[in-house]
Amino acid sequence: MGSNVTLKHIAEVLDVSAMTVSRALNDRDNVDEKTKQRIREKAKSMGYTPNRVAKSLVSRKTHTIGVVIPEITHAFFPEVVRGIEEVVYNSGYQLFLTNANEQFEREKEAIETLRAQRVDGLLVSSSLTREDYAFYKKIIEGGAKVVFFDRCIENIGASCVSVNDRESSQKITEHLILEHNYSKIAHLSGPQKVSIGRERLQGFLDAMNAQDIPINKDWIVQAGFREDTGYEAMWNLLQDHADNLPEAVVALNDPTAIGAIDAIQEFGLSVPEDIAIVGFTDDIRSSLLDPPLTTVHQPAYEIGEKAAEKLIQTIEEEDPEVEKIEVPTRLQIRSSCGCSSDQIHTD
Amino acid sequence: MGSNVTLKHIAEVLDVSAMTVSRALNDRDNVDEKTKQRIREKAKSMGYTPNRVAKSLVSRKTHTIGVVIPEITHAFFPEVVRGIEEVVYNSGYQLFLTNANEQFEREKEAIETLRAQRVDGLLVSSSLTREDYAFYKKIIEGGAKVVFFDRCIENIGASCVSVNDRESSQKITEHLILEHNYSKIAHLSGPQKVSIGRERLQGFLDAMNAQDIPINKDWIVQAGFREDTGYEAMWNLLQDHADNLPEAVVALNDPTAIGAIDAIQEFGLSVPEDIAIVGFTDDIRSSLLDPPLTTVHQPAYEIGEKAAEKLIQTIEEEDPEVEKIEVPTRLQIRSSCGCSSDQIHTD
DNA sequence: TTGTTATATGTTAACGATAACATTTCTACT
DNA sequence: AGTAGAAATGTTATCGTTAACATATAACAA
Repeated sequence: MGSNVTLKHIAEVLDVSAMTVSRALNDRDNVDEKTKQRIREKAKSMGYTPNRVAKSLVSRKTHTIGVVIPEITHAFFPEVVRGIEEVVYNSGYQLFLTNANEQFEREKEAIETLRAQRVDGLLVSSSLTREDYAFYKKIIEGGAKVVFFDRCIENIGASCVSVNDRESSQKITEHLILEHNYSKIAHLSGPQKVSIGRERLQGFLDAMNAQDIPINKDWIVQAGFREDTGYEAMWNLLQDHADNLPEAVVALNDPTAIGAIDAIQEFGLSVPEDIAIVGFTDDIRSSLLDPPLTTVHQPAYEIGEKAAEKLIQTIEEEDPEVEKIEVPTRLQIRSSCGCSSDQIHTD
Repeated sequence: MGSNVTLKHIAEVLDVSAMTVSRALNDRDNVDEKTKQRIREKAKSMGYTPNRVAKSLVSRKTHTIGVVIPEITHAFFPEVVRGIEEVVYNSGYQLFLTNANEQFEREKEAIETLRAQRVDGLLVSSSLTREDYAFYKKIIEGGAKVVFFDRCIENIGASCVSVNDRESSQKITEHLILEHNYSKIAHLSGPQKVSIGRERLQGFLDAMNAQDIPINKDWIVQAGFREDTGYEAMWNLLQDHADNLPEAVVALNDPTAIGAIDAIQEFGLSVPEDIAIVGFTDDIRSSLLDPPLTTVHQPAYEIGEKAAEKLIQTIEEEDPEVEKIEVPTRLQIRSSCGCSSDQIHTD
């Protein structure tokens, strides 16, 4: 792959030194204009493609960025990747994409490979589900340029781009409490070792506490990140507490909410009449559900852009600031929370 | 990025030659077991990561594959990428992902960069919309390993993985004709320079001809690939031919169909009562639409797997066969075609 | 003409790893 | 002890490009 023509070949044919060819093709000064012309033409006709591998070995830059995401099917991530792509492309970098499939082992391996590949920087949304920050700590201390997005690992010297999960989660919970007067509210939560799992649970609790609503621990259940795990968690909740069901459910993300809606309907109850439900993400499907899902709209594309910009800055600047960047969300009110379509508003 | 420890550093510390270190870390024979141990330990404690850039320069292999897709938001492609990822990961390769955004210029640039990067092979679904095969012809003749998927460019020496677009399109059109007795059928087609655009139109025509149904050229309109272009094309059709509307529409893919449904409903007509519609893809949203969309289910994940397998074979084998691989589709009957939910069956 | 700058080009070494060949150090056996 | 042969280690050159330094040619002034 790549052409097999090298500087040397061109040099031999034209009877000049490889260095002159290099200079000519990089349009440096100190090369006779006629020589340049000759070299450029010959390079083109011979189908020369510069070998970036060799160039990288010398320059110690690969103009390459590694992206690690935990899921590629959850529509949120492709949209983030689109944002990243756009920025990165315009800055002359290439993307290595790796999908860790929610497995931290795989994430670690991917990162090792990416580093061996000498990527200039890493954009990661971690699948980490236990408190094993040592891995990241080590590579960041070793000088790796890392920016986390969505699922952040904080206080280890890397910047992070995400939404304000805690506040957003509080807001949507308060919508349930203040607009609909629900007080029996459940939470389908994420793994507590993942930042969004923690933060969104905290936001839920903040809302409950702020409104002085007692918290029923039986109604706070671990539900993973996907449709199937959401379905299962909701189904168990319905089974185990059939005598005392919540009026509303706050799901940690839309796929989970989608699974939960299935479970509720299959259980013979209806949404939102028997149980209202809200999500978090604003998945591409959410407006199409029956009922349409009330959720927190997360600007995925923008998260990608911001993360990529921050990473490139981190790579290129002398002494980059470590930042926690928050991009604003908005409530996307639809009808799964109990709002009728004419009272729908956004906040 | 990457550690800055090299073989040489380790060698100096241990007072052996770099070669011995190389041999030890690659677990070659002819290195004393004790020395190996010493070297491995030191390498670990110094945080050594082999520099693949240097390795690649010597071996002329990067263990890297470039993927070029035309859209990343159309859910079909992330799913294909997941299939690719799985295969590629298990074979020890890494993925470079590039999104060409339906722009051929961008696709070309991406491929140039990827080749300069010396990827071992290329997986591409082309955004090509004019007859400019010269570009691919040249690089394939130059020895590049390329496998096309979904949107193929044929007869230029590269393998290709896709569904049987023509036959599938014919089948779903015949469903409209034979099961529902529609004869006034429109087609929202794709660019004719893209293989799927041509093939799916052909399949539509095959069905019409096979059933002896006259074709109304006004009802065959170019509709791009996306929701917005589908909406626009359908809207224009409705406006321009309000006096003589089709009873059914065959859209070249689901996003187009989704846009078209919006247009029809906004126009004040209902689906499928006034106009029935079918798509092609089986997008993640299609079962959630109102009405749920009848479509051709395309096994995206499998297409990805097959394409990746074929590429790796093409890279690694001596004298790889150029193949056209077709993966089977199935009709996914839902109700947008006029089937009532109890008569839904698959074929 | 001679010397002095520019300008154009060439040479060498380096990036980090490894293949190919060369050398040293063991082991084992007469 | 002496030596063949295996085992362990070292040296050199290479992959393709470029930085840093060196040299050759041209252009110009005195």
